Amino acid sequence: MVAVELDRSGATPLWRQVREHLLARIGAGEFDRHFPGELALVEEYGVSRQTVRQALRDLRADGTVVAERGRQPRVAAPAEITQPVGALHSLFAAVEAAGLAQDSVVHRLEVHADALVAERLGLEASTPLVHLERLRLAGGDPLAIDRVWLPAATARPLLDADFRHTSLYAELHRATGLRVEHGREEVRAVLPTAAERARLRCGAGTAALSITRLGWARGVPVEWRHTLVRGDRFALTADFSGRDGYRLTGSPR
Amino acid sequence: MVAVELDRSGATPLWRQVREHLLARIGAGEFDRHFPGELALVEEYGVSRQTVRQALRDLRADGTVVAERGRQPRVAAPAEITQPVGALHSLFAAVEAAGLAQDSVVHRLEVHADALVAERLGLEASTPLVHLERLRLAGGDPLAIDRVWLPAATARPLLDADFRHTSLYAELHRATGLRVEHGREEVRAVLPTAAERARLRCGAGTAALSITRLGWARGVPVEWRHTLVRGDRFALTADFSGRDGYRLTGSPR
DNA sequence: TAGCTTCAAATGTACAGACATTTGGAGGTG
DNA sequence: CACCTCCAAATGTCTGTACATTTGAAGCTA
Repeated sequence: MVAVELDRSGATPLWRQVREHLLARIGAGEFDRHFPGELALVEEYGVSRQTVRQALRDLRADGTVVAERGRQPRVAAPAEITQPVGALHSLFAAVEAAGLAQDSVVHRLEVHADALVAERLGLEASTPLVHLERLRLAGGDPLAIDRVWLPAATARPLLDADFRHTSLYAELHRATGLRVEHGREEVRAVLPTAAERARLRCGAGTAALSITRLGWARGVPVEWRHTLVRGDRFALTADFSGRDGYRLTGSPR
Repeated sequence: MVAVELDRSGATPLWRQVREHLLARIGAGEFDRHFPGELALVEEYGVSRQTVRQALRDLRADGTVVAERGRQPRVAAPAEITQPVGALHSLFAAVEAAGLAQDSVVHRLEVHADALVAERLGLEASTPLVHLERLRLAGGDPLAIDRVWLPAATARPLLDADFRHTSLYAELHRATGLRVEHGREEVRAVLPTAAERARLRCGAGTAALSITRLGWARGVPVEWRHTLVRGDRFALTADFSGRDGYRLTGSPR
């Protein structure tokens, strides 16, 4: 039980005060084991059930708390952070859905400076960067050449990671706590160089999708990525509609 | 006043019955001039105000009706139909934003049958189709080869349209009242054929984006479109984030 | 006519009470 | 132990009432 003081004369409605108070208590972890029912809250806050329900309405709607008839109410599992889905994720999900096993051959995993990439990341030209270069395979066949640069200041722990089977973003989060929250992608059609064709084992008549991506986390750029995907066997698909906008196939929800 | 019969013993709650009934009446245009207040609905339906408010909650949340303290309630302006933004729209918007004038050379505008396309549209192989083929120019330079097929049964009025400067979808809506509401796109990287290279006036070392699109309106496929965009000068860009998902640059909002 | 007051309409907020329905566990029974 | 019954807890639904606040228009006044 918590001593609660509601301002019954002020301008903010009671239900809003209750909601904010509950949010604070949820944030403090007070309800991790048990969330009180409506009637308990009625007693605790000294307001009517209607007021409590109004306070809970938003919390229930956005999934902060879960309430069902008969069941014990509970605080929702800490909102799963949905990884933003980009063109690459969509591609790899499609490969996965096709039942093809995916793995990678790590060609480079080192620290060096690259003035061009540093500039794109908004960093000094001499800033050390972690550079990861992989050949991605789908069902044993080359799918893409994947090059990523990240600021070494934060990404240095990645040097010890095994990137043959795990995703960059999983490793990044594990090793540094960072998650790419948003960013920008550019998709263009290019002709692979002879060297790239050789590594992708595709013929001269094959085009490729070039996907470049600048990813941000906590307000700063944290990755610059350039992926070259064979155009003869893989494509991007997307559904569009007025209601849902543009959704790459393989996106959740 | 409408004679309303609510089922007070059935399984569907009163507020849901009221909501559905109101939705139907809104759809019938009954409230175009005046939407009744909560108390009027209480009287009319013979339920409590709380029930009416619950019924109105969703309608207000999604903007179907607008209610503010003191003001007369009203049915919202018929939701502006937002044209779904696809890769092509995004591309052309980017060209526009770059200050380049856009126009087209119409290479074909005719009715014929095409078994392959008809199948993709879910039609009989012999179904007549309106076929429009344009070379799209940006600032006088070739940008894309744009081919569209639409069922002639609905799209025949388009044969009289001038497609040199106007968009397909504007003409489609003007001439037939149809709007593409949703659909699916596929983006892949290809190597243009020699003939296509000649028309796009690009060299042998140039790849292209192949964008195919199946568009639906009123529950049936209404367009199959195949656009080949020069890869050397144009790219797709998109912003992604956990909150907003994947949004092609040039998208509204 | 400009400005003010007054008032009806409409929604927002809040309380109290009642019954229905669903769930899960406690406790008894074979 | 398996199964059943019963019941407490929790939310869903519904009614009735009351007062506060905001808006816009009608009506009055200088």
